[in-house]
Amino acid sequence: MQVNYIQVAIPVPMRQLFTYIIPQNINSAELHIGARVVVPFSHRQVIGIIISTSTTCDIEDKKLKAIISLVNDNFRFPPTLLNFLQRCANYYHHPIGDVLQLALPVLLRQIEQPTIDLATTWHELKTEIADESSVAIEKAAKKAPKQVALLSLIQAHNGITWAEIRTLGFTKAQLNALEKKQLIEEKKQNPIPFVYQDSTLAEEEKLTLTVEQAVIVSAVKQSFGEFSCHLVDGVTGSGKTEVYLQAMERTLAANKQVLVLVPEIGLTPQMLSRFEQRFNLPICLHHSGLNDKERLQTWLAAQRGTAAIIIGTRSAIFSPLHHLGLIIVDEEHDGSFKQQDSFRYQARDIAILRARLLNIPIVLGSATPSFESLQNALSGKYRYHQLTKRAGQSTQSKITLIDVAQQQMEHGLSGTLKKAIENILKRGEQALIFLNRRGYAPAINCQECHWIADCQRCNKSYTLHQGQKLLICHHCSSQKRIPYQCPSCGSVRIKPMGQGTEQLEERISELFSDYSTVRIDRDSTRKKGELAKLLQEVSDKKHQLLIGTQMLAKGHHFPDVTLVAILDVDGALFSFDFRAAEHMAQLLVQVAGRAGRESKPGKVLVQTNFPEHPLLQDLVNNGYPHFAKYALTERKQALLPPFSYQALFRAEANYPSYPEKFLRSLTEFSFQGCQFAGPVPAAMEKKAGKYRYHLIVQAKSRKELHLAIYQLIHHISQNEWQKKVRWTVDIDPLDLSW
DNA sequence: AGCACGCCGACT
DNA sequence: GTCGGCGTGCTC
Repeated sequence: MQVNYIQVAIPVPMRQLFTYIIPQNINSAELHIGARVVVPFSHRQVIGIIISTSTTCDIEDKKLKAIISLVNDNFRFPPTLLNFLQRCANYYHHPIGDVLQLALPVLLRQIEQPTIDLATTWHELKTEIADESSVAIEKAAKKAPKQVALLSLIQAHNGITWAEIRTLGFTKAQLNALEKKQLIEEKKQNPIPFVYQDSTLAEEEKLTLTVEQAVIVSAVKQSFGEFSCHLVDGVTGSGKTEVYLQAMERTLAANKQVLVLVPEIGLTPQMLSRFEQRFNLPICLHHSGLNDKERLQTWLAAQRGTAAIIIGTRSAIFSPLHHLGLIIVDEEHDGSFKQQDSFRYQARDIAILRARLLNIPIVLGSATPSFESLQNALSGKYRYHQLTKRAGQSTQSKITLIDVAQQQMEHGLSGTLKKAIENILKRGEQALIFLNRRGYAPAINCQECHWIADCQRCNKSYTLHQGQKLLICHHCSSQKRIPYQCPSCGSVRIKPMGQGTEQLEERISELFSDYSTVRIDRDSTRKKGELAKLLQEVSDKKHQLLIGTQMLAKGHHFPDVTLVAILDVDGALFSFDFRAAEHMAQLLVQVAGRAGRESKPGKVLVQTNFPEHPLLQDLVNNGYPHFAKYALTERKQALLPPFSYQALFRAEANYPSYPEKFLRSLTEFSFQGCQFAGPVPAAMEKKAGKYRYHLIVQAKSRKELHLAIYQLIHHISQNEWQKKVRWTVDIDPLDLSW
C-alpha cells in the first residue's frame, strides 16, 4: 500500500499529532514508526517522532508541509517502548510529544546530532617484547599491584569495557599506565550485550536467607517471564536489599536486564556498592546529576544491552531497555516518584504498567508501604510479602509520645525532651532533632501595631533568614532586606515569630553548650558536597546534636544516634490534606529505622498536644502495618483514595476571577460516577503574583474518571476562558495544596 | 513551548 | 524618533 502521509508527535504541549507529506527524495519504506524526523514547524525546525503512516488525509494538501529529513542514527523507539509511552500519555492526559521528548536524552532531541562514539573496549597487546615486558611486570608487581591485577583481568576478559573495569574497582590512571607501557590497547568496536558471569567471589558474599526472605526470592524467581507485582513490606534492617539481589540473579543469569528505581540516587551509595560487589556485571546510574553526554552514554548502554543493571531515579523508567527482565522499586512509598511539574507521572505506577506490558515481574519494597500499594496487596491484586524479622539482633526503635499541652516549653523543647537529650549526651551518644521548617523564624512582626512582613506576590509571610540577613519568601524565593523600622507605624520593635531550624540550632547550642551542634537542611547544604561533608562529620562523631528538616529522614543511617525527637507533629493530624497522617507515620517510622544499631537501639520521642489522638495512638502502640490498616478503613468510609480516584485541575491567571470562572465552567458538565469538588482557591491562593484555583474530580472507578477527564479536555478546547488562564490536569494528585 | 507580530511607555 | 516590555495567536 502506498504511504503518502506520516503523523508526527512534536515536542510541544499540544494534544494532537501533525501530518506531513513525504517528499520525493525520501523513501517512504524507510519511515518506520518510532523513528525521528526533522520537520518544519511554525517558524522553526524540530525533531518529531513518527507515530503512524497513512495513504489518505482529511487536511487539504496545501496546508501540509513536507518532512525535511529522517534522522539516521539507527535508533527508533521500539514498538513496546512506544506503546508504553503512549499509554502513559493517555493515562495522564498529557501531550504525547512532550512525553516522548522525556524518553530521549537531550543530545538526541537536537537537530544537530551528536557523533556517537562506539564503546571502546580494552585488549591485551601482544608484542615481540612480550617476554621482556613479563619481566617488567614481575618487577612492577610489588610497586603497582593494582596494575598487575588489572592486566590479568584484561588478559582474562579480552574486550572488556571501561565501565566494567571501573565497576571492578580500577581507576582510569591504572588503565592509562598500562596503555603507556604498551601492555594493552584500546579498540573501537560495536558494543556487545552483556553476558552473565558467575562470580565465585560473589557466591561468598551471599548471605543466608531467612525463611521469610527465601519465600519472596523464590516467588519472584518463579514469576520470571510473566507479569506479577510483589509488594515487599519489610521493616528497616529486615534485609530487603538481599532479597532484591538474590531475586535479580535468575533474570541476570538469563542475560536479561534489571531496572532499579530509587527515590534519590545520592542517597544510595551503599546500595550501589552492594550491587557492584555481588555482580560482576556492568551497572549504570541514571539521575539528574549526569551531564548530557553521560546521560546519552547510560541511555545507549541500556538500549544496546551493554548495561546489565540500571539504577536510577524516576525518569529511568523511560530507559529504552532492550532486554528488560525485572523491575525493582525501592522505597515505593516515597513521594519523589511522582513528578510535580509538567508531565505529572508516578514512576512507581507506570513501572507496574511497563512490567505488565512486557510480561515481567516487578518488586515494590518499603518499610512503610503507601496506602495505595498496601490496599492492592491486601485485596490480592499484588502478591503481599511481609518481612517481620530483622536480620540482626536489633529491635525496632520505640516511639514514645510526649504530651506538651501541660508542659512548660523552652524554645520548642519540653522539659521531658530536654532531660532525655541530656541523658544520652552524657552517655556520649548522638541526638537528632527534627523540625520541618527552614530559616530562623517563619515570620517577623511589629510588637506595636502587629504588622507582619509579607510577600506581596504570594500573600504569605516572609521567612527570616538570620544567617543571610534576609527575608525570603519560601513560595516564590523573592528576597527583601530586614526592615529596621516598622513600615506601618515606625516602631523599631520588630521581632521574629515562631521558630525555624536556624533558630533552633542557635538555642540548642546555647542550651547544650558543652556539645557540638550541626544543622542539616536545604540552606546549610546548598554547596555541592556540603551534605556529604556534614554527614561524614556526624559519623566521625564531631557533633553530638543534629538538627534538620525532612531531608534527614531519607536514606542516611545514623548508628550512633540513639534519640530522635520530632518537635511538632500536630500539623499532620488536622491537615486538610487527607494524606498528611499517612506521610507523618511514614516519616516517623523511617526516622525510627535510621537511628541506632543492634547494640544501641534508638528511641523516638514525639511532642504533641494531642497524645490521645486515635491515629497517633494506633501508630505508637500497634506499629505501622496496623495503623495503615486502621487508617485505610477511615479512607474507605470517606470514599477517599485508594477507594476512589482523583484528578486535579489547576488554573492560574493574573486575575482571581479568571481561573475561578474557567474551572466553574467545567463543573457545568456531569459525568457518570463522577463528582466535582470546587473550584476552590488553592491553599496558596496567590503565588508569584498569579491567582490559583483548584477543581477536584473524583470518581468511583478509574474508567469513569478517565472518560470524564477526556471529555472535559475536549470541552476546554472550545472554552472561552481557556485562553485567559494557564491550566493543567494532574491525575492521581499527591499534593492537593499547590 | 517557541516564536512573531503588534501595540504601548521611557529613553540613548 | 527607536528599543523592548509582554499580551495574543498560531503551529500539519
